[in-house]
Amino acid sequence: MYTADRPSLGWIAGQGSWTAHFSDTALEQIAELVGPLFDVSTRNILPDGGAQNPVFLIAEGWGYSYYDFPDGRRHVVDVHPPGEIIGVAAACSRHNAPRVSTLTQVTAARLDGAVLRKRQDTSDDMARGLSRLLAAQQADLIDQMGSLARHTAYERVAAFLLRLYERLEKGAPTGRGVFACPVSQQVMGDLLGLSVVHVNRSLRRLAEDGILHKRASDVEILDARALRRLAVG
Amino acid sequence: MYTADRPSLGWIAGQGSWTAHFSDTALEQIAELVGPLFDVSTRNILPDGGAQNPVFLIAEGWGYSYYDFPDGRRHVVDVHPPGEIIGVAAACSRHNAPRVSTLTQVTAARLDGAVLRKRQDTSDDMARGLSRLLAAQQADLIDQMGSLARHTAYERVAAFLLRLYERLEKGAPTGRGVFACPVSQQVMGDLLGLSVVHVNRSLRRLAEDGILHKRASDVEILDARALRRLAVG
DNA sequence: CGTGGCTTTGAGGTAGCTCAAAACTCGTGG
DNA sequence: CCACGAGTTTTGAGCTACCTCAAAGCCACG
Repeated sequence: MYTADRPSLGWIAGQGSWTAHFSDTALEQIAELVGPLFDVSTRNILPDGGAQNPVFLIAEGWGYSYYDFPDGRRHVVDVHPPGEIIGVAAACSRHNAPRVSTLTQVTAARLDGAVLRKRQDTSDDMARGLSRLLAAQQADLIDQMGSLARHTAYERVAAFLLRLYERLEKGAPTGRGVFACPVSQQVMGDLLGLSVVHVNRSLRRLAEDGILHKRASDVEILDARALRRLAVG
Repeated sequence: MYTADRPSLGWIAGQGSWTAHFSDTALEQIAELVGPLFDVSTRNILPDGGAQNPVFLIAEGWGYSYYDFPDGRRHVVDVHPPGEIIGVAAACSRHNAPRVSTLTQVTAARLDGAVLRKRQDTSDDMARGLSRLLAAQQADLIDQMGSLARHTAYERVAAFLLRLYERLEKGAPTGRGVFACPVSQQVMGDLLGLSVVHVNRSLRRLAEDGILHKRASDVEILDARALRRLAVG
């Protein structure tokens, strides 16, 4: 399960668009702190390696982060395309870290959140990078919250897929209106506060209405204009 | 409407618990950047003073921040007790700033988010403080999202009031189980993704069940244990 | 003492839920 | 190469939590 390699600076810098928030110096530090790459198969939890606040870098594959409620309900905070960094805010604030599970086979690396938090105090470059990353993440979260609070199921599904599309396009623009999305309807439900059944029906309706078509692991946008109109509310 | 005074460093340091995230040096900078105190009456929007991304300090009174949807729906992001700082993430990420409106008469001060963002780049102390503040805020937001996604109306109302209580206690512990809450049911609805009518019925039921009692501008907790059980899910 | 916002209550509608079961997909082992 | 099993998607049927509309009472403030 463990691969021998440790990710290099160059590798890290080439990851998701989050790296743009950090200076080279800060990325070098992250490269130093991060552990070896390891593989996790589909539908498995990323191991925390004993850290209170693990931070994960996803090199390949898709994951999602979530919290379990004591009674079995589950809140999926976000899905994570390849290249993302996960758990930074929890690490820096000493809050409960979310669990991270996989949607596909994943190759990831881990670093200890406690160490990252220490760097936040000791390295100016790190502090600056973190503040930029966290500010950007917060803005996205608030978008998502607005969708949860005020959108219908149909709109939530549309808005989620549009946000995902735009996130992926930011990293690697294709302009093609088709994007990877190996996200099960169960996970979408737990992210959007809906039952699986209703996610299914909403997707069906989006397809019938000629707005988008979700297949097993990708999505085709059929009418970008209408989609955008839906997602804005 | 404008009072002449400019808030002093001492004043700022005595504000909400957010100041704990910042060093004295950073607080001094904030003190320098912040404009004069001004008053806004109940049910009014805080003026942005022409800034793209205004950041507000609330000295006295309560406010709430929100986004309007084009069709009239409204998403209230959070309510703000006296002493809070509002709009930091939007300023640092150049995203759309929320509007801020008042629940009571408010005395506030404003600073230009663009200037704050510049300081984030030029001052190490500021960057560090911001990264800590933003990390803590993000953790709270994720809690709130979980409530939106997975709680019933009854639980959402309970969880919101409990969170508010704990926030207020953190700043000024009383241990009394009674706390200020001049939040209208309309605003609670727009925060929790519920209709006013249903907020009203949920509050009624919480009172009937002997859990808590909301009055015009405060809340009395009747059964803290039961409340906590409800809020956790 | 009238007016606007807030709260409260009733009545009826509907979006989204639960339960249940069938069809499909895909990785695994024989 | 097939059969099996676990997870996922899809569909149907019935239920309920929450919504909308409407109206009345209440309170604060000018």
